Parts: sequence; C-alpha cells; structure tokens
Amino acid sequence: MANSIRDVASRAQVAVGTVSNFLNRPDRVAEATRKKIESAIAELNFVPNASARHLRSGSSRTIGLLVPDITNPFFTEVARGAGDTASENDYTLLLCNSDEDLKKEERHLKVLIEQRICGLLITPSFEGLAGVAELNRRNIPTTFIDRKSESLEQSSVSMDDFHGGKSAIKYLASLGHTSIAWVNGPLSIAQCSSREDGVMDSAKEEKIKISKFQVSQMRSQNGYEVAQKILESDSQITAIFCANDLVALGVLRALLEKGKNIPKDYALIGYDDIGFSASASIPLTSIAQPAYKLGALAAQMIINEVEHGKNFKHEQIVFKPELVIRASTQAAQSNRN
Amino acid sequence: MANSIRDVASRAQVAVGTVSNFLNRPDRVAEATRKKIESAIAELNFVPNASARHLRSGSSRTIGLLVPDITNPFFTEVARGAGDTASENDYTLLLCNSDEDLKKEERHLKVLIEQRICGLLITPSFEGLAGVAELNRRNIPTTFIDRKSESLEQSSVSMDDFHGGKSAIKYLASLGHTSIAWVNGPLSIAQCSSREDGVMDSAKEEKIKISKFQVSQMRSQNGYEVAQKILESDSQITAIFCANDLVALGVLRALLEKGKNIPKDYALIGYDDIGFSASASIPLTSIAQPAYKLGALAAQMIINEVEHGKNFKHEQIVFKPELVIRASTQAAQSNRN
DNA sequence: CTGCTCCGTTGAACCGATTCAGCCAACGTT
DNA sequence: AACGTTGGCTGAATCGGTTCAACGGAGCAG
Repeated sequence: MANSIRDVASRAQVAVGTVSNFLNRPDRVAEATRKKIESAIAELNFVPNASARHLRSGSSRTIGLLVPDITNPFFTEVARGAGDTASENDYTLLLCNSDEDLKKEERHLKVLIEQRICGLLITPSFEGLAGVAELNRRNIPTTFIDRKSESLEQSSVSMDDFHGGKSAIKYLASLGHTSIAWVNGPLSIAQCSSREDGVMDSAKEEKIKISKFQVSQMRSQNGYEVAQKILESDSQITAIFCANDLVALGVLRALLEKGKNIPKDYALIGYDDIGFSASASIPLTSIAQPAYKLGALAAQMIINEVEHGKNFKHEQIVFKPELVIRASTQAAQSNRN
Repeated sequence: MANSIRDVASRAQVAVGTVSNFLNRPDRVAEATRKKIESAIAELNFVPNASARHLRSGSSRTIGLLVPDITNPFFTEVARGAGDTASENDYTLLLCNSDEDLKKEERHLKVLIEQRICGLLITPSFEGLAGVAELNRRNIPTTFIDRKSESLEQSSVSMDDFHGGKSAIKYLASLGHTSIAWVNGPLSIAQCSSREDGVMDSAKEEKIKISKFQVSQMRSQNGYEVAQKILESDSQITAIFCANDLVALGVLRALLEKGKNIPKDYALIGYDDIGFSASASIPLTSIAQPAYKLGALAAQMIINEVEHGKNFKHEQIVFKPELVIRASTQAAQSNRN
C-alpha cells in the first residue's frame, strides 16, 4: 500500500533516478520511458511522500499563515486568497489561528519552524514576538499582512489606514455632518492608531467635532455596549464611525433597539466591509479592504522571495481602502430637533 | 543554522540515539546526560526536523481537516475546535477549504495523501468522493463532521438534523402558528434532507401547513431573493423557518425593507446559531449547533483511532441541536387581517 | 568469584525521496 | 576511423531523524 519510488522503478524496469526525473523534470525523460513509468505509477497507486521529498531537497514548499482570529470574516478571506495562490503554485498552506493569545502564537511558530516552512505570512497581534525574531535568525522570509513592516528586511502587504480613517470623515463631512462619534479599538493595535490619525487629520481640515469612544475588543458585543454611552453624550452627534464592522453592527443593533432610525437619526459607518455588512438589516456603509487580494498577493510575494533567494527586493505594498456606500448613511438632517 | 541531532550529540558528547531518546522518552535518559543535552540544544538553537521524524517513524502526527466553506462561521468554529484539540495532543492540523468545488476538494485530498496525514476530518460536500475512497484504500482513518456516516467502517460526529427540523416546527406550533414557510437548501445535501424530514414529520403531528421554498445555495443573497416569493404566496403564512442562518438573515433583510415587522408579521427561525445571528438587528431565534465541540470531539476521536490502531471501535456520535429563542419569534397574531 | 538483571548508552541501518557524477549509445564532424 | 557532443539513464550517497540489537558497568544473590 505504501509504495515507494523504488517499487515504481522496479516495476517500470528503470532506475530510481529516472522515476525521480519523471516526477520533477519530465522533459528529460524519453517518451517510451515516460509511458512505462506512468503505468507503473497508476498500477501501484503511487503517491510520492512529501516528507521524504522535503527532507532531501531541503525545501518544504510549505508556507505558514498565522492569523489572530479565524472567526473574523476578514481573515477567512485573507486565508482563502493565500490558500488559493499557494495551491496554484504547488505550495501547501499551513493555517494557524492564535486567538489573539500570545502562548498559542508562540507555540504555533515553534511548530512552523519544526515543519521547516519556507516562508511565513503573519498579522502580528503582538509587538516584537520572540518567535518572529527566531524566524529571522533562521533566515525564513516573513511577510506582514495588514500591517506595514517598519524594516526594509521584510515585505508587507497592508492597507492605508490613515487614508481609510480620513476618507470616512471626509465623506460624512460632505453629507453635512459636523459632529461625529469615533469608536476605536485599542491604540496599541497599529491599524487602530493609524485610522485615528486619519480621522483627526480630516476633522481638522473639515472643522468637524470628533467625540472619541473606545472598546477593549473589536467585537459586536463591545459595540452594543458603547452605543449607550454615545446616546448619553453630546446630543449634537449625527454620525458614528466605528473602527470595524463587527463593532458597527453591535452599535446598529443597540440603536435600533432604542428606537433610533438609521440613517436618519445617525449615519453609521463601519470598517472592513465584511460580507455580513451588506446583508445587515440596514446595509452598512463601510471602508472596504480587499482581504482576498491581500492574502493572495502576500502569498505570491513570499513565494517569489523563496524562489529568488537573496537577491530579492523586499516591498512594502500599501493598498488604498475604498468607501462603499450603503443605506446606513445619508445627509445630516437639518431639521433635527 | 540548520542544526541536526548529530550536532547536538557531538556537542553534548553523547550518541545520536541518546539525543533521540531525550527528545522522545526523556525518562530513559539519566539526569546528568539530560542536562548536557539540554544545554547543547539551547546553545545550538536546535529544533527537530518534522519531515525527518515523520519519514522514519512512519507517522506524520498530522490530521487533515477539509471543509466546504471557510467563510461560513459554522466551519471556522469547527476548525477552532479541531485545531485546539490537535495542538493539545501535539498534532498538526492541516486546514483545507474546498469552496464547495469538486476539483479543489480532490486536489486537496491528493496533497493530504502526499503529506501522509494519519487521519482525515471531513464534511463531504459531494457523495462518493473518489479521494475519500482512496483514503480508505490506504487505511487512513476518516471521520465525518456534521454528517452521519452510513458505514460502520468510520466514525462520525454529527447533529440530529431530523430533530432540529422537528423542534423548530414544534416550537412554532406551540406559539400558535399554523401555516409556515420552510426555506430549504438543495436536498442533495444530507443535512437539508434530514431537516426537511423532521419538518414534515412535525407538521403532520401538529397539523401545520408547510409551504416549501428552495434556494440553490445557502447564502444570504439567496435568502434575500426568496423572501419576495414568500410574500407573493399564501397570505396565511405567519412564520418562516430557514435551513441556515445566512439564508434567514437574507430573508430578514428583505422583509424589513418591505416594511414588515419581525416577529409580529412573521416569526423567523434560522439554523446554526452563528455569532452574527445574536447580533442581527432583530436577534434571530435559531437552532444552535455546538460547532466548536463538534470539531474538538471529531479531532479527539480520530486521534484515539490513530493511536489505538485496528482494535478501535468506530462510533457514530449524534448531538441534539438546541433551540435558542430570541427576538425574531413570538406568538402568532390572532388579530392579523 | 561467578552469573544474572537492570539501566543507560551506543551507533549502524533505515525511512523514501533527490542529486549528481558517470556511463553508454547514437549521431555529426573532419 | 577517430573524436566530440548530446540525450537518456543509472545507482550510490545523502538529507535528519528513529529504531533496535548489542554492550558495559553497577548491584545483587548464591
């Protein structure tokens, strides 16, 4: 049952080296020989052993993808993109989920090193991860996803969060909103802090008043809870911008329960444009991030780096997010009480 | 940088076999030797090579998980459960997403065979997959998730879909609903067909009129589209039961747009109880499936099977789903026009 | 003192691929 | 006829672990 290349060779009456050539460089094998090997493989139901191949060749053709939250639709899209690209290039993708847990993250990194991955894709949830430093020491190429790399030593595929924050406020300003609630996540997350910079920058330009709110985790429940605080605060607020869609959906639910009308009473904008936003009860205006593309491109880049070795030029690619307008936003009501 | 067990051995002044013992059966190594090896490993920054280990030992300690739709929150929960359990038992989980595409599914199975996975977890989206037959031929244990295995040759961890369908209708009947729309997916999917059996069985008992509707894919957009048909049909309908939450969320959105009141005009029930259902604008009553538990248990079972070999008793475990009542359902309005 | 266990250790063989120097035959050149 | 070139094939060495028969020394019984 567990056939080896040697069984194939003896059955096809050729040397093992020839079978190996057939597998890896078929053009170097004569037509007649090719056929013999083909039928031997079919008869024996032979499938090469990846471990043996990796061991000898030194390359595992495996790339690791380490995400902080697999239940977030944003990351499943990233994973789909990376997975498809890996498959197309005959790489195996090893998807690991850290649940934003430092221990799990470090443990996964250790496993990935044991597997001798030839490249890592990661959205780091912690600064200066020991595991990542370890990867560097071992010269395993690493690419950041959704997080710009500071150093030129590694590539990254990220989004222009400053621009995303800025454009949301700009858009609300164009609708006539002048007092806006900004619900952000922890500033320790790079994305959150950049978005806030964009928000404040735009607010200054457009002379908008920003009321800051914060959630400890960027989940729906947190948005639901923060909504109450918004209602209790400055009554001039006519629009709410949330740092991600999950939070925005929570806010939406809370406001509807309070009998508020969206977008009449409050215009609402989220961030990420996850699938559920389009089909929310009030479809959500959001800042769209091309998650699938992010994953696909990052995978392509790391594959290029792996295959072109040292003389590879690292790139920091930054996408511009895009405003997607839906029913949750409209012009400010001038006749509001 | 790429240190081997031999480097460790020479540095610690012991034989390679001893280092191997240290790694795998530390209790057989004397205290003093243990310390020498420990520090040699630390100094050399040695991490064992999984490929070499797998090759020689014959076991890859890797289990494959093949899901049909990684963007469905139900499956990400399954994956979390399976991944956590695998980690705890020092197994590696190889997560593959087929996107309900036969080609991708077969391709992934081939890769999994190359990797010599020691067990497979799968929610088959197609009947009689060639790849699965291949796994069987190679004696690779396979466990079905969310799909009961017909044969006693393999384990499965699934849900009692008949009961799920039945209890939803029973509950609606208890609220006084007598004419219910049932929105199902393709009957070729085993889950859908069992749920329908449950629905019809309960309808008979409770003397409920069921109007059947069908969607080709179980996604939100399909639910949105089918809602129109429901509105145009039998005006006696006071409740809608959908075969999954995504579809129900689509229906919800369409009905709200038409100015309908949920649950007053229509009671609405979904299936799966994905996280977004609780935070939908009208929180959705749903049939909850313990997805995380399903994944965790399936992983545990396949690990047991792998480790206990031939004398393992296959089990077909079936969970009962649970009705979770939220705001989208209430008693039928007797005063309805 | 001899014989027997038990414990810790040794190191060669092995897992199944890839690699590469070397071989042979056929063909072209001069 | 002699020589060079080329395409196709061969098979031993190798990757980095695990396994296991064998071994030496300590401890103990008779």
